[in-house]
Amino acid sequence: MSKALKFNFNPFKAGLNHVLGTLEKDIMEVLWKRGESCVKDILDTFPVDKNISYSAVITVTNRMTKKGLLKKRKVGKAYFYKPIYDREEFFEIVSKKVVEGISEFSLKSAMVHFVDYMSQMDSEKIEYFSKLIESKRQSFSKELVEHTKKT
Amino acid sequence: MSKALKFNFNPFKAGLNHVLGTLEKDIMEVLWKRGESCVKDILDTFPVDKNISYSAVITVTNRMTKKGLLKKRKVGKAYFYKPIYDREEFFEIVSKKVVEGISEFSLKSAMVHFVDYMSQMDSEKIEYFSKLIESKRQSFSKELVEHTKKT
DNA sequence: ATTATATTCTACACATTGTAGAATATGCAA
DNA sequence: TTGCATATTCTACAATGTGTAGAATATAAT
Repeated sequence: MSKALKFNFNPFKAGLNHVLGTLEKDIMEVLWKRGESCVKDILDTFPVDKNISYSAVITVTNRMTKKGLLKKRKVGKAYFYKPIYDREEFFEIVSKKVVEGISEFSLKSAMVHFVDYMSQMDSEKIEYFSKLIESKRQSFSKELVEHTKKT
Repeated sequence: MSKALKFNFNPFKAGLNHVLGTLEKDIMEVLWKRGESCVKDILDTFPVDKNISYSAVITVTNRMTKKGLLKKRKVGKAYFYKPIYDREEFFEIVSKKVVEGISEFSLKSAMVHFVDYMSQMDSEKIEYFSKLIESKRQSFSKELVEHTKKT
């Protein structure tokens, strides 16, 4: 039984570890790379010196299934695990939720720091962003026009 | 001894509970409202039916001090606690860190969902935002000019 | 010095994540 | 059909974070 995806966002970590534990992340990466795999498959991709036990992996994959990250399916004698979301979807879902969360938390601050962050990177980012906004603004106007027509 | 502020961001909660536990949040709110207070002061602001013990409050205030949220200072026989950051600063710090985190996680998705979120609200938000970006863009150009002059 | 009150220490509960040993189930081969 | 190899489940411990509070100890003021 899997529930809806729930997660915390740790701003002090990096990449997938913002959202996943170390072993969880390693497992996710393997499954995204190899597709549906059993515990042994996953374990085999880990460097020997990692010294992770079969039990450790199976416990975590089962927890990830409960958390709504993986689906499990019996194939022969073993269970095979598969991500519910592909890599891109996953990043999308997390980004969406976190952005909504931080916007609800403090929209103005979020806006300011967002722009700050981008401007520290390079001007292309800002260009991309203003284009995004411009297109939104246009669809907005369109809606307004449509709405005006109707009323 | 207090360390640098660390926190997790829970996208599924609301307001300060994105970042603080229930009791932590209540205590923070009291301290922001009343200013520096002792445990008894804090406890007195809680509804009687909350049934929180003196010990519970003191444990949490001390943990918050360790976490870099509060400063403690001995006044007479009791310790008084005070937020290190005022309300606005705190929201700023959290927003900045989360925005940086989610941008590092996936900049494009963050941008897209940010704009989406705003456009669901109202067009004023978008206006404000594009102005922010416009001013950034201008300071960018200025910097370029300055830089060109120097070299 | 006594007393009222504040603090610290300790501890338990629950949740999350990493970790793994022991017991149990299961599928396939002989 | 029985037995072995292997996979799963159960259970458990550690560490961290948060809510909670009782018991023991410290301390200020009278």
